[in-house]
Amino acid sequence: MSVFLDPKEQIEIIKDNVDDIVPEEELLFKLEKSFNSKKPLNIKAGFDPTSADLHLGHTLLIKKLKVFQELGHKISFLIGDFTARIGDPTGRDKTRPPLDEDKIKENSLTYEKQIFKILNKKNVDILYNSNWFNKFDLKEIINLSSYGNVARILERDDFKKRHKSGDSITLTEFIYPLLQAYDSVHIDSDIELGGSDQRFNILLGRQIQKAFKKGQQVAIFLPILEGLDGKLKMSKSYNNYIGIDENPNDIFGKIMSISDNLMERYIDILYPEKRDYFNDIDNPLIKKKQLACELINDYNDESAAKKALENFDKTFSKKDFPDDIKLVEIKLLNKTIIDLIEELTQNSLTRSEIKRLIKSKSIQLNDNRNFELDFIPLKNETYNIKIGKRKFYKAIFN
RNA sequence: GGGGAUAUGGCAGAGUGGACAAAUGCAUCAGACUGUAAAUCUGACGGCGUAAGCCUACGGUGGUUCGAAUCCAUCUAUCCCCA
Repeated sequence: MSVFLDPKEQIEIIKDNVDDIVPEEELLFKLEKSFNSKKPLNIKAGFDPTSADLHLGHTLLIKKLKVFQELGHKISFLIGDFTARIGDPTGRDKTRPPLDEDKIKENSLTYEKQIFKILNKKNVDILYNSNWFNKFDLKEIINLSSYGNVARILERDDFKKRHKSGDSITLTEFIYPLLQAYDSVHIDSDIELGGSDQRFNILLGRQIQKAFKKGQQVAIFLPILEGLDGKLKMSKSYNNYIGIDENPNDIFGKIMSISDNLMERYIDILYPEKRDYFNDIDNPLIKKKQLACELINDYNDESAAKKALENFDKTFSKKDFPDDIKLVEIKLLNKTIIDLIEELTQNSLTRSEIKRLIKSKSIQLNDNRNFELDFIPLKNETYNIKIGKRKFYKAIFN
């Protein structure tokens, strides 16, 4: 595919929703050069396959890659399967536990599969850095290390804190940024994309490229997406994420549960191209539903969003009982209502919790929530049972 | 190698012999309300028991005491200072 858009126009598109471009004039220069020579730029983005699922935070980066792809450039999607064994120390207050190789392999494959839910397959190279680092010998390592500067690394806030408090910092963690930087040398990237927290690592890439007498990449920093709590960075370890492979009903629910403020932030950052469309929606409820649908649409087939919306309206707005609940049979014997519910929920609640829920009228048996602890359900009667607002069961006692 | 400090519920953080299943905040769950699983307000928030109550729990172990999260001993872990 040839590059056809004017570099100045390209840069406008690229700049949207970007925290920083370093150095910006070099970006224009590169775009012009590529425009004149009809040679696409090589865009690098690296991922550590440390967990299996991509979440919305990752999609920011992938969506930006897509922008480049649509502008006709080449994407080098780098999976850091070698470097994952060390773990990126960025923002960490501890050495990461090393991952085992099977897990890394497995995660890498899931990544490959998931990114093409967003990216087109054309013009994308998937690269594994074990391909070159496995062959590295000591001489090369020492040579590469000579470009690393401990004093500079220690200036970084994350390392500074750990150093000051006497925590351990392993040598491999020092080397990590160098390896990431060397990736850029190896693949000869023109641009590297990453979150703002990647500043040090990506800029080091520029230096190392220079040291190896290569062209220097331009660093493009993207904002960090907040998680569902609206405060911390979206991350699996904070359990505040929406995975792109998640069940549409869950995605829908999670979006509905975010605050209205966060919704605006998500729209702004995840759907810059649809800002006008969203701005025209006055009612925040409708807006939020629309956002949920968009998200589900991105990663599922057409009907999924509609189904999730219907499910939400039915269960939460109209408070109807969902109709796809499986009927369970439970023997009455001499059990108390607590026993029965314990069995029904398969011990996911403690008996004390069940008791509390009953006392606070949070368990509903066929519209009846005013029953006492000595209540016994009727024999051979089918009950729709709702526990709290999200748990639904259908049971027949006999 | 020497000296000092700390260890409490999912997290943060009070409590220094009985009133402590342990303040408070966050998170969580539920109820009301609504525009939603937003916001706001209210309540719950170790386990077992319908309940009285019982059991387990303040880093581990062992003691002192009628009684210990709280005192003593010892072990472990973490942090700070000096070398």
